Amino acid sequence: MAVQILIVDDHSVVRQGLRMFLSLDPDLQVIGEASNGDEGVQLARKLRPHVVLMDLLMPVMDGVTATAAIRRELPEVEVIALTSVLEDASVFGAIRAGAIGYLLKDTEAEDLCRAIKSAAAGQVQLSPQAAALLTREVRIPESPEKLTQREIEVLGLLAHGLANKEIARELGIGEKTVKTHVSNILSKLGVLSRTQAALYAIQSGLVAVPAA
Amino acid sequence: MAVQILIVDDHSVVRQGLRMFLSLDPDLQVIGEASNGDEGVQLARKLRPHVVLMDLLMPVMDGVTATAAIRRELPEVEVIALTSVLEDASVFGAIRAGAIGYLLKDTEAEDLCRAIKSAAAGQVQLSPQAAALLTREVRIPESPEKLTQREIEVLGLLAHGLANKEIARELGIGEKTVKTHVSNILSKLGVLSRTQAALYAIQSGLVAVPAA
DNA sequence: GTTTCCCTCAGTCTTTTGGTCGAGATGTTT
DNA sequence: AAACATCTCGACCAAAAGACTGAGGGAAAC
Repeated sequence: MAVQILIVDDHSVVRQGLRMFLSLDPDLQVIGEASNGDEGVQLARKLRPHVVLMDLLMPVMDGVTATAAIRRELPEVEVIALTSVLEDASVFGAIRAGAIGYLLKDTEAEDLCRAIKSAAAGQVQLSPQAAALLTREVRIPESPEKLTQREIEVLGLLAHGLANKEIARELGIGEKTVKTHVSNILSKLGVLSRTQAALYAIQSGLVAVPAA
Repeated sequence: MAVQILIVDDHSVVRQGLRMFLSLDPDLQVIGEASNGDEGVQLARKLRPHVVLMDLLMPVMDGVTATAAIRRELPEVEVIALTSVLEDASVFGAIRAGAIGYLLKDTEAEDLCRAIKSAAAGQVQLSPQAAALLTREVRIPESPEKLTQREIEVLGLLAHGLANKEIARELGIGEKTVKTHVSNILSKLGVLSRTQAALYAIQSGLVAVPAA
């Protein structure tokens, strides 16, 4: 029996392209499409596909959240994260959410088909780049590399939207020092910008998210 | 009877300074100190001060959250936000959370005493700068100035930590265009940086905060 | 048709951000 | 004493971010 696939992506172009790719393989069958995470979860519930191809960046509900929802509710459905951006946070988020694979959208049709079949069989399938990211971190397994007390303070202020200069004033130190701290924070958290660091701080509960 | 005051600030220096200032006025009496928001809420519950002087930027629990908690539970306790940074989000956050006043830390001792007495009497007391910010916004009362569809898309990606270049790639448009959108978003939201915009997006529920 | 709004993009400019390297001061551990 | 971590700050540099102005095209409303 063919592997039944659900495509979740907000770009109809991508969905069509995937349909084309996958239709070339008689062992694969696209049984549904969704244009956002919420829709994806509902369709997965209804169609019970073997594999979900999940874009990570989508409006309404992002792919990581949707992946987590699907895996929690339908553990027999495997999810492959299929995204255009190779970003640390996304990779780890997707894997943590229960994705069995993480592939970039520039993957060759052949490789993609092979990955889907592997996923249906429960085998992990990562793109080389994603695998590299993972191993790099796995070598430092349990460590988001602890931040120092001062760094946590800086991160807290940063996550309130303060600029380096304002953080410096608040802490009574030089702006240069703040920049050093911020650099170290980004490096330790494995993120690329202060905005990502702020998001990390919120996710990890370091700063409270005031109710809207 | 003297006005009973609870000081909540993470800097012991500030707490000491305030004690000094306030002890000069026989009508004022500091009955407690807390070094973070959580502690502040607990002490307010126990001591039932007339007025709480609340710093907004603190570890563990920030002042806005603490203010909201106190006002919800103990409506008879007035809270004055006392902070070193004059920042739009903080001002509105504090006022929304139920603070009766918003003063900068460079306020003169005299003015501070007067403000505390006014607050104890239930009268609103704002620093001139904060008042200016408020009136500027109040003139555009109910309008966070709605974002366009495209701007919401950009904000969504931005709130996932993407850089302008990545957003451009994701949306299939030029980086310059993204910068235009971001500029307009910042302007409409009344914030000063993309990080603040990302925080706004999370607070307003535009993007989901994945469980840690 | 005209106006208005939105999306698109260009150019120019300043400010901010972030990386890298080095270095002094302090305090702690071994 | 020596090694180590932390905090502080400096200089230099490249990249990103953001403000500002202007402008063309398309779509919808008047």
